[in-house]
Amino acid sequence: MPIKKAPEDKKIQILEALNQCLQEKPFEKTSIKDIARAAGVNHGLLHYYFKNKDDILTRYIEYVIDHYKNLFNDWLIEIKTQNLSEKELIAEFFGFMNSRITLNKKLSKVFIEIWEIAAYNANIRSILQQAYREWIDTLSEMLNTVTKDSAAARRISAATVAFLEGMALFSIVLTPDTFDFNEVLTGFQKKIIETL
Amino acid sequence: MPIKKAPEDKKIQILEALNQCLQEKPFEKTSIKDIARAAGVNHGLLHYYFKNKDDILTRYIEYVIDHYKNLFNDWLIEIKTQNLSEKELIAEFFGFMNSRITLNKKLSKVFIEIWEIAAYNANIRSILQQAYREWIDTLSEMLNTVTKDSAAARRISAATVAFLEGMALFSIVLTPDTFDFNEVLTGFQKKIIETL
Amino acid sequence: MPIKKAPEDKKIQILEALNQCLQEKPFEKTSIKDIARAAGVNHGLLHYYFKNKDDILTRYIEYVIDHYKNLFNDWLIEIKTQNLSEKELIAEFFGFMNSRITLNKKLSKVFIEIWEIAAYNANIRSILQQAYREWIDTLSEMLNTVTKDSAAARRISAATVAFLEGMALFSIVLTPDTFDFNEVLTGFQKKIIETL
Amino acid sequence: MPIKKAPEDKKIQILEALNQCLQEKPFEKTSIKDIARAAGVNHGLLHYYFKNKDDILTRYIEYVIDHYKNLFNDWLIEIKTQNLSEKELIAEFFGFMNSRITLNKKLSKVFIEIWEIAAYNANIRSILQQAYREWIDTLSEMLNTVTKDSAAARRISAATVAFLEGMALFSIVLTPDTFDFNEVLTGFQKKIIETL
DNA sequence: CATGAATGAGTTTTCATTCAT
DNA sequence: GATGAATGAAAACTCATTCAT
Repeated sequence: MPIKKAPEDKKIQILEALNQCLQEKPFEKTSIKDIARAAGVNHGLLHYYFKNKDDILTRYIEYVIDHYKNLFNDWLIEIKTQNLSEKELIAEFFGFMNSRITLNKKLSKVFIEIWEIAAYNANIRSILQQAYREWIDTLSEMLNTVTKDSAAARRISAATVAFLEGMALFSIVLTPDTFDFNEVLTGFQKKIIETL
Repeated sequence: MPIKKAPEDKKIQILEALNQCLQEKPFEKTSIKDIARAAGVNHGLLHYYFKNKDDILTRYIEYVIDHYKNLFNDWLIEIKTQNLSEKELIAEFFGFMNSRITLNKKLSKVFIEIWEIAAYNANIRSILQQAYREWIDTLSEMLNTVTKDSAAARRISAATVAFLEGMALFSIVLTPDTFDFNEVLTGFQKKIIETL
Repeated sequence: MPIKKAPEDKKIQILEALNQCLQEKPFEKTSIKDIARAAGVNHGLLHYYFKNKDDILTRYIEYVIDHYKNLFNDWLIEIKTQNLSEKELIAEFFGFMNSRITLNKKLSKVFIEIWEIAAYNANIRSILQQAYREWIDTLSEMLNTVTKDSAAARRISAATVAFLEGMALFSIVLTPDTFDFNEVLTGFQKKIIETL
Repeated sequence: MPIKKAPEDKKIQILEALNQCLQEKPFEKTSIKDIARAAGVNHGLLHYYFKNKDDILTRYIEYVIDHYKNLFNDWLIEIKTQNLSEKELIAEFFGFMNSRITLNKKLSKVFIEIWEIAAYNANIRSILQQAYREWIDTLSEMLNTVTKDSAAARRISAATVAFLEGMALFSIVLTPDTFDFNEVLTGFQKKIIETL
């Protein structure tokens, strides 16, 4: 009995293949055939499952952002069972961000690519905007649990996310000898927590 | 009917044309003919002045980085005539960075493009690395004039530059209503100066 | 509106188109589009079936040499059914060579082209070397059936093949009024047979 | 006092540069700038001295053929002072041909190139025809001094020249281990002399 | 004579996309 | 749903040629 994959699975298989390809080449230099090869499917199929190459890109970016949103939510559910203080929760949040997001080099590489695409493509940009807004909002809410100045909380959140994205960039673009990524990350975050 | 022009100027004219093009399209989607059109020269000429498309890119990135390095040096000479205190100098430095670099949207757009290219191209990456090292070093030296902890100074410098790059990214990718870029920038920087 | 055709035939169709083109222009002046036009196919298809222009050339030369090797082998099988004496066989061989190879003007023209390419291209040269070695060996074996001096047989074979190639050249480069190609060919070959 | 070269010298300098280039690349792949570089002159000058690239080629072929005709004539004047018998003269002639023409690899390479060009270019072909006719005629006259059958002499001459050209081809296209070029040449020529 | 910037035609190659099978 | 042949647009690059200086 040949097992027929659900069409959704095939799509994900293709998006994962693109994810893999993006470690090697930018999207623009990645051909449909490259993706098909990485996915182990015929290139013609990509046009069956997706409208065109740009559609693959859009679905991919949605998929990546969704994936990490889920990752975060799963972590959040888990962490909330631990009955931590607000400050401890924030510290844990930073730890999660550092290890799973900011210093996840494969992810950071992909995000640099997404930034660039967003810079020139309003459609992609609005997807990315939404993700950043949510991220900043989430952090903002956390900080609001330990400070009364909600405007400051929002400012600090925005700054923190900007800082993390800058560090993600540096983890790809700079060599590790330039400075110690971990120290800079934790140093910054300790300061934030102290400030509150 | 060829018309002769100054020789070295032409190269800059072409690099400026690329700069202009990069406001519209990523480098990969910008054709040699696009650049030639923007420069008002024949496309064949680009191959006369540059080895190939990649050579144009490399020269362009060197040119951009050099340009802003000079801008900074000119500013530094100017500011030093004003006999400011060390802390005032640092504050002025932040002000310069904010207005001329981080919130210079044309520049930030170009830099997002350069990041992406650097992520996949070791040659470009090493050029960019050198620029970031110098930038972090410069800031480090400034901070060292007001603190004894040079390791902390270096960490803060790295964090600050990462933060600024993150803010540059946000200035392009986010809409102004997300948060007030200026407030976040100055809030962060005020904190740094207080900390010292 | 693509129309499917048999797959391996297409390659031969393209190689035959090149063969046709080489009657008009040297390979270097023959464009991919020229070949495609002669083959009645889209030019993009040539890059589907062949790696690049040079690959077409290599496959073509292999194809031509193979084609004439088969032609010879078919003739050899046929002639062996006729129970000729050794000397008669050699005479028949010369006759075959003259009419089917040396004085085959389309073939000679192509071979002058192949010589030139081989002179500058080691890869093609080694293909051609192999063919000449086989040709000289074949003739050598034939002569060995009627003489004991195998070194002499080999020398005569080499000289004969050189002579035939020189005559092929002349059949293209000289006008028929310069001398009678057939007379010179048969005069030379009669002498060879007498000598044995 | 800067010494001005006669324009004829400059032309020869350029033709010699082409000669040099043809050891590396076929004419079609040799650019005007390649030739200019080899000649140590500005590429624009080549258009001053020659109508166009094809004109350079024509002049070059005339120049090469002329050069070797002169070489032969000089040798002939020299050899005639030695009061040799007719057969000795023919033997000396073969010796001269072998060492100076047929086994002159640089020359042979150039001639393979000229053959190819001639195969597709009627203008070049007629120059080459003329040279071959003269060569065959010269040899014919020599053979006529030792035989009465002038038709046979002409046939043998044509065959000999064809053979020599075939050997020139082999000296470039085959590796020396295929057979001993010198032995095959002298073996063939001894036979000719015996036959007479 | 000499230089080298400028032009534009032409070439190979890549690749998203389509569609008959 | 798959497959892979076929199409055609667009890209980078080369280069003979021209000509102002």
